[in-house]
Amino acid sequence: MQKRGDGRNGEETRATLMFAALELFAAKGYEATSTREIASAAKANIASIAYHFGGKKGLHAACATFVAERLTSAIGTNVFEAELPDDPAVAAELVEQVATSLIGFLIGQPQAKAVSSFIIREINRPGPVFESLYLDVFEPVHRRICALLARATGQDTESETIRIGAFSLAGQIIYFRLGYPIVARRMDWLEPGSPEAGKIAAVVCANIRAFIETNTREDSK
Amino acid sequence: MQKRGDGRNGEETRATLMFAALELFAAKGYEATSTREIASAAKANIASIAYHFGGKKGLHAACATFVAERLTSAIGTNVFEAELPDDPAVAAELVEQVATSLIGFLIGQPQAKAVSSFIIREINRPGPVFESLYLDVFEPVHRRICALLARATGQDTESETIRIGAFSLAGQIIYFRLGYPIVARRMDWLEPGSPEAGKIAAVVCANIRAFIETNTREDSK
DNA sequence: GTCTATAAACAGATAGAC
DNA sequence: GTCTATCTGTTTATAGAC
Repeated sequence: MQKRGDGRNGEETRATLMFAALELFAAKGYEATSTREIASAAKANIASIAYHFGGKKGLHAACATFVAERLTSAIGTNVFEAELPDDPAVAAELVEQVATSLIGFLIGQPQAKAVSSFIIREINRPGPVFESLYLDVFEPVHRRICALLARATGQDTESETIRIGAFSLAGQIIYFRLGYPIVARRMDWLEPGSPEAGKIAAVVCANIRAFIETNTREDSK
Repeated sequence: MQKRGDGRNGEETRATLMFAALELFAAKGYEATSTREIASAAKANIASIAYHFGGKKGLHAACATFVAERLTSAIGTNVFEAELPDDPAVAAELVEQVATSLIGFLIGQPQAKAVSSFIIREINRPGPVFESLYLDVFEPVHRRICALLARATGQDTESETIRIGAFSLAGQIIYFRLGYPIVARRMDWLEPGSPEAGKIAAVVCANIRAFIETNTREDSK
């Protein structure tokens, strides 16, 4: 018989702790977040963290795994499983599709704020979490965007301009989430949602088309 | 007579504490950084923080003031004091100039990593530090970039496309600093320096020209 | 202006009852 | 699986010697 009044089982407590931890790690950072705070936010006992995750570190690792999965699904798994298209126009369209669905996630889903804050903190924290995020998410995604941009422009897949260009695309997208407190104030927006995501996607997609146009090799037309 | 062996005076201790704190606040976050750590890094006594800054909060505020000044000077004060140019080509050139000098600072100056990490943390921390950074730096800079982009394209200064476009420009620039651990690995770069800054600036400036070209009203030509 | 010593609060982890 | 109680170490701030 459980002591708590509601009918929550072990798996539910585990998930609640994980989401509470993700929010707090994202908002305050790993070291700055106390296990007492997490347990309190999840309405669970402090000792339950040790029971379900082995400790604070284990809870952190569980958050990282969740974030990697969430981000990969937001980008759209179909883009990665499909064959690389031969037609430059189709490749260009796919890049716009990835950008639009990523913006839709970042500026539409309530979880996105925590996911992106968590990630940006880990990028500046060398360690196993960054390592697996890089190998499982960042590098494969960047390589795929490079391949698509290369097809769209006729340039080499690994040319410096293409690789830097893919990062400049990633940068403008992630900024609208990380810098949303600034953007919202300057744009007179409130909470991020579909209308805001649409306006951002329109500008970003125009930038993608402009990048492809100015970087297309003339002799490949 | 001072107890410490070297000839450091009060002002020097104050500055050393401030730089040590900036590095640590940027790397680990405000709450996660202990005053012991700061004092140890600055080779000063723990009690000296209370003496020079009144406490941990005062030290944080001093870091914020320094960061705001450093960022403003990196963008180039001349751009803000000068008159808004009438010629679209001159306005476009000024935007490229701001982008290039900002990239030069972010991907060239050793302090830039700490400055930008400190700032991105404060953007997600509502409070007086964000408030003054927004009013003193972010908003004036964004307004100025909007005004220049508007001149360059012939659009209205406060049109949504211009405002969002200015943010997409800011985003791609700041990303190369915040995401440098990812960029460096994918580009086979080591520490950020002038050659890297030059390559990034070339792509970003091409993006600026492409943005202006695709967003120029035909009837203003 | 710098130092030591210490107070009072807080951290993560764990043992053991239920 | 959840809880209380507690151990051990660390935190910021401060009082007072020099």
